[in-house]
Amino acid sequence: MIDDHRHRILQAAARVYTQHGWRGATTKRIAEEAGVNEVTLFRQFGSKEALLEQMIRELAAAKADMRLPEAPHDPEHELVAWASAHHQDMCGKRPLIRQLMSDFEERPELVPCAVEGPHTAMYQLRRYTEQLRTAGFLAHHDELPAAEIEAAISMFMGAVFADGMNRDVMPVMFTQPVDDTLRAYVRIFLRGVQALPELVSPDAPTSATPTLTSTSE
Amino acid sequence: MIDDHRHRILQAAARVYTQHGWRGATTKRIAEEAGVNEVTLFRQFGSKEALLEQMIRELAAAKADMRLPEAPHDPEHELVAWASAHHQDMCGKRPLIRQLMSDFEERPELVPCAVEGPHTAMYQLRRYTEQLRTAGFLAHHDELPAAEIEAAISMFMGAVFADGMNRDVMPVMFTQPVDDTLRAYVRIFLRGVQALPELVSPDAPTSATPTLTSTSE
DNA sequence: CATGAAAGCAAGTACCTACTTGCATGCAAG
DNA sequence: CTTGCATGCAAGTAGGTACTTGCTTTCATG
Repeated sequence: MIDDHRHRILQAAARVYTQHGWRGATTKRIAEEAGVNEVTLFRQFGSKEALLEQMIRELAAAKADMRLPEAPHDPEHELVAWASAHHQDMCGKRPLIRQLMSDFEERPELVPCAVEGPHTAMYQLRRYTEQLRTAGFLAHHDELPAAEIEAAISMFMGAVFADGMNRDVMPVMFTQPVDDTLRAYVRIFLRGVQALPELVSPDAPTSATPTLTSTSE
Repeated sequence: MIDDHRHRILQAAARVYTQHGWRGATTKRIAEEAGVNEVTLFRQFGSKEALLEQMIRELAAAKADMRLPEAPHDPEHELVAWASAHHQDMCGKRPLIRQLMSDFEERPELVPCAVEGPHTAMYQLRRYTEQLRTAGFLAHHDELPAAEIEAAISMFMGAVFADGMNRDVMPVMFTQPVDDTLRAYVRIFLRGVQALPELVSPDAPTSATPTLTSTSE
């Protein structure tokens, strides 16, 4: 019963914070949203600050498990699936992320929590790209410097981030459907890291991309 | 004198709003920051809401004049300069943008003001890219569909946006200096729109890119 | 010098905010 | 049954918030 209450309060806090921000998330509103007495909130968490901090920490810890395969087989397809999952996850958390980012100025201690998710995503993409290289999916006539690959990674992730964050408020900027756009991002990324041309379907939206099975040099 | 006061109040409001957000920007704080009496603020603007709205509207209207040339000559160089200017501008407004984005939920009427700048930037890049195509800077053996070009544009702008917004809180994501990163973004963008290979220096950070002068077909 | 607009100042209003206190209620374990 | 813990409820505290009012001061203009 007690854990049930704590859980309900934390969920309510997340909803209210998402909509009204830190200052707007008043203890009264959270208590109403949770359907408990305002005093219960203080008895359980001590203070508004402690409650909100725990709520944010828990949300950051509960990251979705979107993984890129250990060994690449169909890079375009795998990257599109991965990017779609991240994009969708981010759209769900969009208002929360916006509130969090605005709190960076006044509450820098929230930064580590907030960047945890993106960090692990980036490590995954780094690792996957490295696998692409070692498995011979990339052209090696004049090998790209690591910095170029880093830039391609941050460009790709930045584009997915920006799309997820701004698509709702900038319809004239994002005219194509999400899926097509992400596919294009992936193709540009693959060309950016000099993936073999046969891996990147030039403009076929739903074409069956030729799968490379064994190119290990 | 009166306009001077209004100006000082608006500037103070911008600073306080940037640091503390809408709810945190109290009339008392703004008045102190501006060095005027709190009552003056109400006599001049009527209400806190009116003051903050005008301040945001004026900030949105005062957009920097970063223009891409009408006729492209050295695309890589021109795009790097353009992206650098935008990136720098955005870094200066970073906390303000974060606050604005967090207010979208409660004050959707701010959205048009906020997206005005990015929109004009995008139109510029669209136009410039179209010029690239008509001036023969892009390969036309198998011409890219418009949607692909659109995606390249939003990917490039999204990457610059994400870099400017997140670089300060994610140092492990953005390991390379801004200039090098932007140059890489530009190169990947140019390859994404199938720019002629000789236009895109593959990995020379400060190389003298061969300038194309007359390729008008 | 006189007039009027704009500013400062002190005080007050009505409401919100986080948080506390004291007490009654329900409920599960000994 | 009773002990103890979690909760609800009503009230209160101390301070913040937007905004108003009445009055005085400043100061450029006629």
